[in-house]
Amino acid sequence: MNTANGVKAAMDLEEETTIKELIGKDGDIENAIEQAEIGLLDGFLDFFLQDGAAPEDPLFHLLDQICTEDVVEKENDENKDPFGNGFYGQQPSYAVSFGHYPNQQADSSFGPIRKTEKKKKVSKPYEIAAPVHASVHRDVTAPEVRHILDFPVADAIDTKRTVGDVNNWLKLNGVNQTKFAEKVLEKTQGHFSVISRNPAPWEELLAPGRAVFVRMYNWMKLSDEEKMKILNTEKVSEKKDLQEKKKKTRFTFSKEQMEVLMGIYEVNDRPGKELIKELAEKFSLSPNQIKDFFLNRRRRAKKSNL
DNA sequence: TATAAGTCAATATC
DNA sequence: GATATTGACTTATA
Repeated sequence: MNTANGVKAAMDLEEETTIKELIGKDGDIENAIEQAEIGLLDGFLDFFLQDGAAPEDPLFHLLDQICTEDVVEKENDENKDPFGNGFYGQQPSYAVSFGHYPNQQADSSFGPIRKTEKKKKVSKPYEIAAPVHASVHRDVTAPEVRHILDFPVADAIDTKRTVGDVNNWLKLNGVNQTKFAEKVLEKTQGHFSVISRNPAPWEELLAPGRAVFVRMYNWMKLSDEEKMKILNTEKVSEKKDLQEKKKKTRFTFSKEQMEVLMGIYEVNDRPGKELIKELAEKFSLSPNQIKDFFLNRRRRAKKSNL
């Protein structure tokens, strides 16, 4: 035996030993290999789902083939290229998992909107029936849900329309704000109520504000079955520290205080330090309380005038 | 550092 | 019971 063969034999022996260790003495080698292949495929899919692949990439076509085997192809006139991206009625291959859609492809949804970028005209974005994929047949984990709902969008979202669509869906399906806010947005009912009544335009929102609308937008892209699945997902963590939290009472300005503050606000919505201090002393409150009153007033007045 | 925006969560209102 | 309002806190921005 020459050196090269010797090395190979040693490597083979080591590999065999490792496999045996992995599957045990009476283990099923074929099954182990199959599991390993599944693992590899998962990694393969992750590459496309998370990092993306260019259509000219040869692997793209390979993945396309693999994925389309599971897709029921249904083409009719209404369904021809609904995304306007050349996929003609079916999702691109990187959209195999529970709701990734082509017009959501972007580096980030939170970066500035490029001025040179031509806005795509997205008509009837939610009327396209979202295919139900394999993952809907099993339990969806919280990280998977986040991955789906936080998937970046390529274009500016029409916040008013998105919120309107969400509200219609909730009404139609008898789902209340609390459930939707907590399960889908991971926000409070009150917060959802505020933003859904008066959604700020996309351009005015900062990253965290946009993230909420990205979730709503992605949510609307899912099939009803997928939506219900997420809504009915049990939340495992949290809650217990909520019970430990001391309940604090919320201060409310008295009628008299409110009259004075509103009177000032009408003529000057930005009182200076001195006036704030004076008001705080008059009402035996902290300057921050007065400052917050004017801050909240200004912000909410601005919103309701939109 | 001041202000704006995002948010929570108590509680008022429907 | 569900939704709307709002005081106060946190984080981002100018």
